[in-house]
Amino acid sequence: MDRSSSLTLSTAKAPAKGRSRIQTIKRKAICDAALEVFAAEGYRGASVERIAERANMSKTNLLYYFPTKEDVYREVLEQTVEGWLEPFEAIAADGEPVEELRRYITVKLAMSADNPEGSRLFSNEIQRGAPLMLEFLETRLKTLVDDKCAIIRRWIDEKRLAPIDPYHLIFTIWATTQHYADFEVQIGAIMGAQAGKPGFQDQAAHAVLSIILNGIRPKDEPFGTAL
Amino acid sequence: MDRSSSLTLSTAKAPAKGRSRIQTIKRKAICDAALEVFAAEGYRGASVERIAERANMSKTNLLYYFPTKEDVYREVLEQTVEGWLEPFEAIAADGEPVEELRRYITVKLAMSADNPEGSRLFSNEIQRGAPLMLEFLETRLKTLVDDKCAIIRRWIDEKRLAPIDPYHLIFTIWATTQHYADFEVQIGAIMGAQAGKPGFQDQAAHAVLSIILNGIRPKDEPFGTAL
DNA sequence: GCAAAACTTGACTGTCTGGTCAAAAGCGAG
DNA sequence: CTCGCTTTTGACCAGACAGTCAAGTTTTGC
Repeated sequence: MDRSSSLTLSTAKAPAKGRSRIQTIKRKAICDAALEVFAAEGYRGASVERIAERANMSKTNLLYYFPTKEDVYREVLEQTVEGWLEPFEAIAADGEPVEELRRYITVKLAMSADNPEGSRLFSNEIQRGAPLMLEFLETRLKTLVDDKCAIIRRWIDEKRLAPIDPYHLIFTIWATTQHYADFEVQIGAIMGAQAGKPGFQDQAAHAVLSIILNGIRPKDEPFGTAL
Repeated sequence: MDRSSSLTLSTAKAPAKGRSRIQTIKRKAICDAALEVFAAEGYRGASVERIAERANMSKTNLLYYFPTKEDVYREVLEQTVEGWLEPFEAIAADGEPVEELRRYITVKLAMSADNPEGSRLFSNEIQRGAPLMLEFLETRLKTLVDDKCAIIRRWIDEKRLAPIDPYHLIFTIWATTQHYADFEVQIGAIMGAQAGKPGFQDQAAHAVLSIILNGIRPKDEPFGTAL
């Protein structure tokens, strides 16, 4: 297996240089279609033909805009991940700890609800072993997480948060927020029609916030662990 | 796409009837290999050839034991899910609420750590839209979850647990326990060598238990939500 | 020891799919 | 109108892959 070049995902925004009007429109259409198909079928399961079909063009035409299937995949994955970093970066050391985390969790849950396909796309990439994202995870994301963990640790030292390992706290947040997108089908099967109703998202957010925020609120009595 | 017959997964144990000694050995070898390959590559990405290779037999030979790729997949998926139900079923109404949930979370985390491939296999199936499992999810699993939620709700009414929607509590537990298996690569990339060390699993378990259990412990002061 | 049953194999088929190619169709500037 | 560029298309190719088949080999029951 060739170590195909990884995602760009540099901090600087690519200027989307020299695109004709039609290029912009078509590439957008392709990315929209590709997100749906990749999220639903996975990288291997998705065929260029199906993506082209959903974007209302011929396969050959699609391959005129993106030379290979992987190029389409990389583009849409990049766009998705880029959007997720902002709210995480926004966690501010000088804010009220619980409030900062509440905001982050809320935004992340909303993003999962608004764009479950993006969530599934990402999930799929990681589960395949992150062939295109490993470098990004190990460098830029790791640095970012390390920074935020330092902030959280400081909050803990100042007794403004219960003593929870910051890494695992972040993983717990990511786990729950992703779950509502990735396991939509399971949740739907179990909760029936209720899962589709408008209030459902708020209900989920309330429960998740309730559990996690109460779980990390500073306490006088320390948590008696069974370990 | 033909609505292929769904999983068996009835309550009664299949007796594994009339298998010759060699059948038993070979089928086991195939399932072991298939679990690895399906978990790593997904259903579509896995090829019968690769599974056969890893099971040290020819593709044709494998197809002698399981007529189709889907048959292998169904078998190994079934085995995996079956094992997960036990600890969930074991949540007992007459136990101490926090203790019951602590036990369930601990066991589930250990299962994710011991058999991450199974976790990824399941995850993959759900994300594909649960083509083989939807019926199971909507019937047997739904009933089981409804039962446990009734128990949890009773605990809440008795003030032995904070007022959290039981469904979302269960989803939160499932989310976190799965995450450590499904996103192993991401966790490894962020935490580096630390993620592989022996103590890591306990550390993760401690943090998750700490967050969730403190999050659901009964409180006098109600949780002030921002919603 | 031997016939029948169980098991194993390589050669093969039809289908799907990512990607190429060369030719055609639109289209904008002078 | 027309020349040169971008866009679009259908025909085609090579490789992968699930599954078949018929012919072999091994094991088992007697």
